Amino acid sequence: MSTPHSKENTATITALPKELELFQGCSPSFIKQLKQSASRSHHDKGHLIFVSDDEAHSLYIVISGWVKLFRETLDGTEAVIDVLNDNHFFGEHALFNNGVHEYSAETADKTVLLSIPLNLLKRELQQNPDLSFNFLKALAQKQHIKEREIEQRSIQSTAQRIGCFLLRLTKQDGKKSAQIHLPYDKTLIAARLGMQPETFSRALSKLKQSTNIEVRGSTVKIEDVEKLVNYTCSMCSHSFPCEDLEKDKA
Amino acid sequence: MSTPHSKENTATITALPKELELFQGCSPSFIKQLKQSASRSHHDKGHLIFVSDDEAHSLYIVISGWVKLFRETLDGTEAVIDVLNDNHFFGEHALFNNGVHEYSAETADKTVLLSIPLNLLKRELQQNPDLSFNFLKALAQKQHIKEREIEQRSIQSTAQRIGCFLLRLTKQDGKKSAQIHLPYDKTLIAARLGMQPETFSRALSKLKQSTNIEVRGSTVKIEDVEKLVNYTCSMCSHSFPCEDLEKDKA
DNA sequence: CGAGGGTTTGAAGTGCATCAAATAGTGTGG
DNA sequence: CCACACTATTTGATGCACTTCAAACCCTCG
Repeated sequence: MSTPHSKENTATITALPKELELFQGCSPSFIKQLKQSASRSHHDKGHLIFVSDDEAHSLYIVISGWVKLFRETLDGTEAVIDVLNDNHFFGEHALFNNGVHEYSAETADKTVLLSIPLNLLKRELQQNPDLSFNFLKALAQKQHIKEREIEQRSIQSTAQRIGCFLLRLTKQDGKKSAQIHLPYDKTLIAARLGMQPETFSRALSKLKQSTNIEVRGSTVKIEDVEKLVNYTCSMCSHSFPCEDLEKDKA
Repeated sequence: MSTPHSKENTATITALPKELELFQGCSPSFIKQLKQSASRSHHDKGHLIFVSDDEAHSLYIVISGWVKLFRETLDGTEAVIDVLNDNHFFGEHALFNNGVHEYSAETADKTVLLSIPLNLLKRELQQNPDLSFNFLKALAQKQHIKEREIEQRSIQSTAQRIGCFLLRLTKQDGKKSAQIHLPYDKTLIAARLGMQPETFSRALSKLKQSTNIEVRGSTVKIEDVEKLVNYTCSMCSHSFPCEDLEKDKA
């Protein structure tokens, strides 16, 4: 699992990505501490970051790449909880329970991570209402997304779930057609959407027939976005575009 | 939907339930404010508390009874997000988005609610790290539960999901057998577990055959808890008993 | 060029949903 | 306290969606 140049830590980092809403409004002194104690690491695809029940020391922020969060049963069946990219964080559960991870995490592509020591973060959270509020907001948002995920898996068909996934990757520029690039391999997308790779393949074909999309490898051309919306969103409680969700993803 | 004596508000309440971890560590002055501005209301079964996209004014805490949280699609299909009882809160999303509810809420039984004004809460959250931390903890826990829910719905059979539901209602007293009472009607349990009532009924029969349980109305006698655990938890990534989950539920 | 993983396709099976109808259970007014 | 009305629950029959197992294909990368 471990890859050649994993954990190429640089003890200090020069800058936090400025887009990190999570730390907006934090004091300069805390930011300085962060920069001193956070570390960056580079990983190839397939690197196991931690496994469920591991003792947790850091919260991780994805700087670039993709990270798969998952749980697995005794018999090896795997359930993908989420797949994260830039500016998303994970491992935060350990702040509030007894300090162990609740799921496993693995890179799904070449990935750069920022590790932030939990003890530093916890201390600051207990003192700094701004940071806490940022976190609260992020957690509430995550929770909402999970709730929608549950909803989707129970009332949408596999083809509709794929349609929804595609639409969330689509820029909202008012154009009739759009072209997108699947962010990671189809097997992982399938797992992320709670279906088998075979089912994914077949459901995508069905979607092609029904909604005028073209698929070539990992490139998807949506001829008529509205047609896809009609097909996809009829079984969804939200109306398209799904305003608030994953606005910063992909 | 509205029932006779809904909204029997008493402008002030005499005491917050002392079990409310959420407000542990808050200043006496804030608690006093809370008592002045929070209100209690009594509702019969079937009272619609708010609907998705309603403007939100309060966070609600269940004092007694049961509340169903759900979303529905255009065609009327309903997805149950959660069913809450004592000491659980809902409506908190509105603190962090533009102040509208993300789901609908309805009482599933005779229920007493405590309503806490969002603006008061938000102000305090932005000043009081202790309160924020309590909330963070609660949200992280909720998120974890949602993640497990997603896992369960994708890899457990209907009978196993029911078994899991039963086990979570079971007191962990080391006895071989146990007797429990279903907290709300089977149709709602089915919806809560993401299946049809017919499927619930059949899956429960299957469970009876496989694990020596007896069902009479809403009373369930589990002859051999371990047998049920074996049947149920084999497809779960957690080992029984599911330590941290819903420890205070039902 | 060949190896290996990702992806597609085929055939068959299974679990759950759906529709329909019977039965049990609960609260109501008489 | 009983009969009725209405809802909750069960049961049966059938269909469809997704899974599973197997095999072929494709594509990338050494």
